Amino acid sequence: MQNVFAPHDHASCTQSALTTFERACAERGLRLTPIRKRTLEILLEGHHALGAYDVLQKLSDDGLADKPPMAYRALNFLVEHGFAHRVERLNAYVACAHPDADHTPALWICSDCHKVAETAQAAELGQRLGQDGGFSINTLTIEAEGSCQQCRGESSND
Amino acid sequence: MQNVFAPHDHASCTQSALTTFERACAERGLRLTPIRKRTLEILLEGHHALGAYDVLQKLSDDGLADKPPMAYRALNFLVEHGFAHRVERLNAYVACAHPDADHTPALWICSDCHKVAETAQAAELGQRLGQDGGFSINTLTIEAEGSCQQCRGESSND
DNA sequence: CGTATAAATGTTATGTTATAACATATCAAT
DNA sequence: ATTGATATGTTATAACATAACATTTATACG
Repeated sequence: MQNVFAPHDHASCTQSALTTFERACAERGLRLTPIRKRTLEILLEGHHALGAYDVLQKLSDDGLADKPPMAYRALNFLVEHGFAHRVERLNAYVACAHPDADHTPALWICSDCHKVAETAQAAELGQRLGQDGGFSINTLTIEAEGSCQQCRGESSND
Repeated sequence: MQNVFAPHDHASCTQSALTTFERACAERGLRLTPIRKRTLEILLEGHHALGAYDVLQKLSDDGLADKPPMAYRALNFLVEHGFAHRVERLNAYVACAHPDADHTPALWICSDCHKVAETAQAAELGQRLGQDGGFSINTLTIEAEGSCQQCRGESSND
């Protein structure tokens, strides 16, 4: 597990995600606009899921966007291209923890510290699950809510 | 896979679910009120996920409930006690396909016929996934969107 | 029985999440 | 420079959900 729950060098974690983002946009001919870049930065501030309106508020504070569709467009762009994930359980969004890998993530939502971690091993698993029913999967959502190791060992970790 | 996608005797399918529901309420001291019973019947009309407001409309047609909280309460009751599931991907609700088993379901959403099927093997799997990260799961959501065998074999099945 | 208490329903109001539809501006290629 | 595609700006509203409080109904127990 790419353990975002554990203490880590968050500045370099953020920096590497942004660098990957910039390189990927260049390589894939995607437009890295100010709104999009700032939106990813906002999501990268912590490993927490943010609602679209939380993101919008921050974009608005920066004078970059002030109406719902603007935030939704940026978030949808990030999700479509794998730089962020939508957390269905929370109706919220989280920066992708390893955006260079093509993956179907499993998301781990800690109800205590509210961080959201991500693991990549979900895809084959879904295929296996669907196999006997002959179901052909387009997208697979795997989300667990519970408590992370850090929070079970401490009083709080937020 | 309890294959709700395939043709089946839906009348007996519905009847058995209602019977299980009635028995379970009696055994567990749950109040099977008209709104609750009718809400389950509505969900059982097809193997489709219905939004709370769809359910509310039908309850309203029957003169049983006409304001959002009434529908949400009935739906939440059914979900809490395992007679229905919430489909996070759709913000919608579906009758449970095997309400007698204690289970964490995986839901299979066909984008063609819009039916939602359910399998029960998800729980252990989640435990296994979370193990290496030391994550302790309270609730696990597994939802796949794709196409069922019937719809891939035919033009449409809705 | 009747009365206390818990559970469910009824109601108002509002909060939260998301998108349709259309106008304008910016970028990128020829 | 013109054109076509992409992105942003804007209005309005749709869709989903709950807080808070009043009233009614069921159940338990003296």
